[in-house]
Amino acid sequence: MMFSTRSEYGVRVMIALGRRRDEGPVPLGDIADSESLPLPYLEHLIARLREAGLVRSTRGARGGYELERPATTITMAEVVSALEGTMVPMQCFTDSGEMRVLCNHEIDGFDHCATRLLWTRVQGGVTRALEQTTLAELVEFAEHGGPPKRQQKGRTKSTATAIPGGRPAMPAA
Amino acid sequence: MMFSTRSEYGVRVMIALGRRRDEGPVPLGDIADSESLPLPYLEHLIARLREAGLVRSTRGARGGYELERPATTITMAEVVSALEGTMVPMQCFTDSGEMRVLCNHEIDGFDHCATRLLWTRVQGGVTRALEQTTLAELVEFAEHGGPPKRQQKGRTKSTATAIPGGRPAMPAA
DNA sequence: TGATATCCTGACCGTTTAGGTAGGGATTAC
DNA sequence: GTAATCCCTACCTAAACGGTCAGGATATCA
Repeated sequence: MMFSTRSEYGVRVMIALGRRRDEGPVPLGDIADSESLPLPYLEHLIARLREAGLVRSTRGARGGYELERPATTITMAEVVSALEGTMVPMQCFTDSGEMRVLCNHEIDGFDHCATRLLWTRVQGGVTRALEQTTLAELVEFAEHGGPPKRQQKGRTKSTATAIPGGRPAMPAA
Repeated sequence: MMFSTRSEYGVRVMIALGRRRDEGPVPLGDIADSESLPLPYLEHLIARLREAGLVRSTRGARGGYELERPATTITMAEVVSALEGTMVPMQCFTDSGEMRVLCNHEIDGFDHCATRLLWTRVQGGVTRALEQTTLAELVEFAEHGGPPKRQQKGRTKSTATAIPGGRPAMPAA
C-alpha cells in the first residue's frame, strides 16, 4: 500500500508555494530547482492542482504560480485527491459514496460484504488524516519545525527529523 | 491511493477459512469456487499468508488450509501486511521505523521534512483501522451482518457500511 | 501399488500505471 | 522582438498487477 510520489512531489510544491506567499507568481522552475525535482514532470502535476482550483497561474514572463486560497483553508485531502485522482482503497468503491459493482458477495446476494466493512474503515482513517492536515500546518512545520497555534515550540531537533534509532513521536491525526 | 485486489482476495480467503473453522483442512479449490476467484492466483496469495504464519497447510489428498490461530487474534494489519508487503505510504519510509534516504529535504539538511509529518499521520490512520479490525469481526459480520460481542444486532447503522439501497441479508447456504 | 487430490514453486505473459522526456505552441513583460 | 513562462500533446521505459501454465512434492485411499 503506497501513495505514489506524485503526491509527495505535489505536496512539496504546495508547501513551497505556501512558503513564498506574498511574492507574487513563483516560476515553477524555481521550485523544481530548490526541490531537485524534474521541471517537466512538475508541470504535469501542477496542472492537476490548477484544475482543482488549488493554485492560480500567471502566464508569460514574470509569470508563475501562487496559491489560489489561504493555506489555512487548503487541506491535504484536496491536494492529494487532486493529484492521485480517486482516493478509494479498493476498486469496488466509488467516489459518490455509493457502491457499484465488483463486490461479488453482494452481487451474488449471499452475504454481507465483510471486506467492505474493512475498507470503509481504512478509507476513513486515511481521509481523516488528510482532512485534518492543512497546508498552513505543513508550511509552518517546514519553516519552524512545529505545529502552528500550538504550544510545543522549542524542540525542533527532536521530532520528525530525528533520524538515529528512535521512532519519532509524531502528533497523530 | 489504493490497495490492490491482492488484499481483497486474501482477506476474503481468510474470512472463508474463518467461516469454516472446525472443519479441518479446507481445500483452496473450494474457496476459489465459492468466491469465484481463480485458483492459481489464490495459490500465490495464500502462500504469503502461510509464510506469515496466518494459515496452516496440510498437503496431499484431503489436505487444505486452516487458520493457524483463533480468528479473534488475527488482525487485518497482519493479513494485509502479509499480502501487500510493505505497508508504508511513501517510499522514504521503511518498515523498521527508521527512515533511510529519499527525503530530499532532510538529506539536504535544509528543512524539516514536512511531508513526512503528513505521511506519518496517514499511515497512522491506516494502521489503526487495520489493527483494530480482527478477522473474527469480519467473519461475524459476513455471517450475521453485525459486529460480534456488541449489542447492535440486526442494525449496523453506526458503522460505515450502511448502504442506501442495501440488499436484504440472506443466510448463507 | 497406483490413482487421485492437494499443496507448492517457478516461469511466463499481457495490460496498466508511474515516472519521466520531448517538442512545440500560447501568452506576457520588457 | 525577444526572452521567460505557462501549457498541451505525445511518447517512452520500467515496474507492478492480475493471471496462467507446467510440473513437482506429498498425502490419502482403494
